[in-house]
Parts: sequence; C-alpha cells; structure tokens
Amino acid sequence: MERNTRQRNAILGAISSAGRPLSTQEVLAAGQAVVPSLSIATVYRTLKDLTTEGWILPVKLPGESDRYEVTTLGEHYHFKCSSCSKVFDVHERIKNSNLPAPPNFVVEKYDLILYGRCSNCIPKRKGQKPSAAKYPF
Amino acid sequence: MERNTRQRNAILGAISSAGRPLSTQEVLAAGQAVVPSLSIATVYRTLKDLTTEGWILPVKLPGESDRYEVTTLGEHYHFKCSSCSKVFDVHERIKNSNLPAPPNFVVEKYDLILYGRCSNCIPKRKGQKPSAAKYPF
DNA sequence: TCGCTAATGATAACTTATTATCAATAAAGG
DNA sequence: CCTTTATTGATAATAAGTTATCATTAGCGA
Repeated sequence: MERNTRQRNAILGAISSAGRPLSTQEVLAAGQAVVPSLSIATVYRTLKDLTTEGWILPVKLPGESDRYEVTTLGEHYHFKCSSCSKVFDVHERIKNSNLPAPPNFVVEKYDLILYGRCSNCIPKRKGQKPSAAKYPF
Repeated sequence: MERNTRQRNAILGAISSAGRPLSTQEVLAAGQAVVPSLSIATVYRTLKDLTTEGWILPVKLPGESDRYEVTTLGEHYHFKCSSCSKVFDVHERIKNSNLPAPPNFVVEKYDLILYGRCSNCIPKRKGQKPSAAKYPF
C-alpha cells in the first residue's frame, strides 16, 4: 500500500468495527455505505493486501468461502448462526486438558466451530419475531 | 442403484476399509487398484449415489474439498496431519460441560478439528525417516 | 494547482471442483 | 447365450469464487 484511499479506509474500517468476521459480500456492502462506488474487485484486491500486510486474517469454515477479521483478537473460536448465517467470535476458552487426541498423535493446534442460534435469532416470547440484528449486514 | 457393478463395489469397499475419510482422488486411486479403468466421473457419480442412499457421508474441513467416510462411525472428530495431509477419525470425546459459548447463544452442534502430526509422521529416533504409512494412500 | 502514477471500477478471464453428455460397455433376467 | 438398458469412461460444460486487464480516476508530493 502506498496511498491512503477512501476505499481502503472503508474496507479496513468495516472489518475493524464489525466485531465479527465478514464475508467479501458483507465487506462490499459495508464499504459501499461509505464509498458507494466501491467495486468487488477493489474489495478482493484490498483484502489480499491487508492480509499480506498483517492487518486482517481469513477465517475459514467448512464448506464456506473466506471471511475476514482483524489480527488483534488473540486465540478464539467461531460460532455460526444457522438462522441468519452470521459468524461470531467466541472468546471463552476450552480447557486444553480436555482435548481428545489419538494415541501417538501430536496435536499442534485445533479449531472449534460452534453451530446454533445467535441471541438475535432466538425468539424472546412465543409468537414474537426475532429482533432486528445488532449489525448492519 | 440397480446394478451391482465392480466400480461401485470397489468405491464403497475402499471407503469402508480405509479407516479414515478419503478424498475423491484417494477414492479414485484406491478404486483403480481394483478396477484399473475406473474414471473420476464414476467416482463422483457413485459418491453422490452412496451419499443419497445413506452409506457414506461427506467430511468437510475448512478450506478443503469434501472427503467421504461410512455413516456407521457415530459421533467423532477429525485430525488432519500437517505433514502427510491425511485426515484421521478421533473417537475420544470432549466433555460437553467444557464447551465455550457466548451469553444468550444456543449451541446445537459443534465441530472439533485437530491439526498436528500423525503417528506415521513423527520420527521415531533422531535422524530416522518417518516409517511407511499404514494406509495405502 | 499540477503532474505523476498508484488505485479504482467494470468486466473478462481464470481456477478448481463438480456435473452433464453420449457412445460404448457390461450387469442381470430369460 | 441373448437382449435390454443401467452404468461406465472420456471429456465437454458448468458454477462459484477469485484474479487479471486496462482505461479512467484520484492521492499526494512539488
């Protein structure tokens, strides 16, 4: 990166403030809220640049295309809501002593991916619709 | 399925006896050991049929294409060796009470994916090469 | 403000995995 | 052994996500 463009700022800003990993389409939508002309080509280009420069990281879930989040979050897992399809960060830790492992295998790292309903997709009372999402995507 | 072909038998046999999830290319290689003319088109077709019929299931890992295993294994996780890229089943359980979850989120299911070195890829002594794989793929 | 050129936007091209096509082959019943 | 037709093998086509191309736009130093 050599120039500080509105597009780049909008993209990194969207990812930084989202509080959860964003898909390329979510990044596009959030970025266009700031720079309406933002194109998907610039999103892909900038996501690659920001990754190379160490600002963001791809989040890979089974059978899905990459989402992106900032690199400053430390060790955590991910929760995918089966209703709204958003992915959330989970910072609660799993006790290492409870990690299963086959005999004679050395575990170097692991991923834990939770699936279920996020707080916005759990109806509060019978017959009530889920409340509006906290996030703009 | 209406006819009991050598190709179908070779494919289901390979998956049944592998003891771990196989990629489409691994299924092709194992099947060709029995039916040399076996084509990748037949592998894809048969994997789809066997899945529909409930004999096998796709195993999805982040950023990778599907592997397949028989449906009779019960709940388990997967271990991917970072050296030989094979995926192994892990039948040891994780204690449910230790599952992290964000407040007000309902966890319906979860995946645990371990990464590290399998027993065949851990050198037994200094300077010794890893022993031959237990499996033919 | 000017000028250089990196960055952008629109879209074509590409990639990799998977599916469709169709003539040739081979199960399985008679 | 025949006949029927489901299945196969070879390959073209497809799909979705990502990357390349290139004329235009716009940072930013002078």
